[in-house]
Amino acid sequence: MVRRTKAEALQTRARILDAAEQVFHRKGVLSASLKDIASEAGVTRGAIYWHFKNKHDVFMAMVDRNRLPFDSLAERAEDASEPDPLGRLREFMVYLLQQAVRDPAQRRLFEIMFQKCEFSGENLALLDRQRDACRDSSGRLGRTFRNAIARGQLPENLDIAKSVTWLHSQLTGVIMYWLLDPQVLDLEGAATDFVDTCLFALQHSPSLRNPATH
Amino acid sequence: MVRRTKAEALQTRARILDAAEQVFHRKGVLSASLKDIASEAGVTRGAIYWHFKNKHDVFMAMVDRNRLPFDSLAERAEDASEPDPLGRLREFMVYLLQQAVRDPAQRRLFEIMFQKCEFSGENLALLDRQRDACRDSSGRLGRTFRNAIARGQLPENLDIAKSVTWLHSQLTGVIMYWLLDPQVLDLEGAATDFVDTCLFALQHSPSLRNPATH
DNA sequence: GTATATACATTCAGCAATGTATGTATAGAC
DNA sequence: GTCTATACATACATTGCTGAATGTATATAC
Repeated sequence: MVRRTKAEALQTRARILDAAEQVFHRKGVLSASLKDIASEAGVTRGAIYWHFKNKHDVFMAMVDRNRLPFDSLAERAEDASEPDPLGRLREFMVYLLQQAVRDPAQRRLFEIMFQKCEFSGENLALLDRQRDACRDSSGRLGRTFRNAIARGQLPENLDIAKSVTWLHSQLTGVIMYWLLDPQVLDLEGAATDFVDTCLFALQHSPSLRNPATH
Repeated sequence: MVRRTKAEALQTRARILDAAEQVFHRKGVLSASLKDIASEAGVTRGAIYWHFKNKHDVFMAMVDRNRLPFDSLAERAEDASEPDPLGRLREFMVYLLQQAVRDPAQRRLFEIMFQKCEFSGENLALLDRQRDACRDSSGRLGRTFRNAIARGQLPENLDIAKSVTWLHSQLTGVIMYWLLDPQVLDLEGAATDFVDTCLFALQHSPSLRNPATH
């Protein structure tokens, strides 16, 4: 048809990514065809091939676009000068859980990654990236714990590595469980109680402490 | 070739399912072709189409075959005459986690369901079944909790529904986290500590209690 | 004002997988 | 001992998708 201006082209690109999000969510990443995405976006496959290399490229771009905006909150928690690191961590976790419920796009993203995506072939690289992201946030969690210990909010002999994995797996587990059966769990309402239970365990569970050393 | 005896035919069917498990795990359920499965099993696609309707049918049969043998342990925990329901629950959870590490077939199954499977199209039925299974085991967990309360092992005013979802999501979360990054978590070693931390939280966390009623 | 790169749409060749149809040799029923 | 259903293998037609090639009109650089 008509050649678009640069700004319009960027809009087209965004529309393609929007459409991809919808179609991936509806049909699954592998089952979705570029034709599906194109018609959902109101363009032809030609437009997609202009902006992206192939479907995997579209998928990656879609994932990158929705980089979680949670970093700011998480970073405040690991700031050594923060007087209440555990409070910031609590805020962050509650926010993460409630965001999964309130923001449909966020929920769609979670559902795509957890339920509508095969990590095989080219997508194996995505698993690696998830693993890296997971290790990053585990590192942040560890630093936050250290700050909390320094502030007396967590016990001195907390086994940090163990606690980090425990808490982290709890978070992903809750989201996944809720995605599987949203009816049965009012996540938005239960978020604070769940988070507080986790923090309580961190503070008081003997099984997360280091064995006595001397 | 030669027509096989009934017993041999059953063996062929089993070999196909074994092969499917391997190929699904390696390439993903949707990316795997019947040709892949056939050559892995040492048969032709004809044999698969004889025993199964299509790939989805193969997948379902594979899932059904590996119905978890965890029920016996779990059932003992919800038996009202069991004097130590929390102990049985602990045994069960530790066993589940360690089995994921020790039994390669079990781990493969988990990886297929969590990472190598798109729940879309025909597979949506599988999601429903998972949800049902999840509710079943949640029911069992709830009964176990009630027994534990009756035995004085858990507090009277425990919010059972909340506790069930919390514990359940913790379990799936740990497995999923470990599957994503097995290097970083010695699940076999940490299993008891993780489970004990969960049980500790159930016993002592105020956030899992019912609000005061009067 | 012209040239060229841009932003797509359209067309086409090719493949890979699917499902079915057919072939075939034997196990088991009688 | 014959017959038929069984347990596959082989061959074939169809389909849907991909990627590239080509077409085309217009922004934009100059």
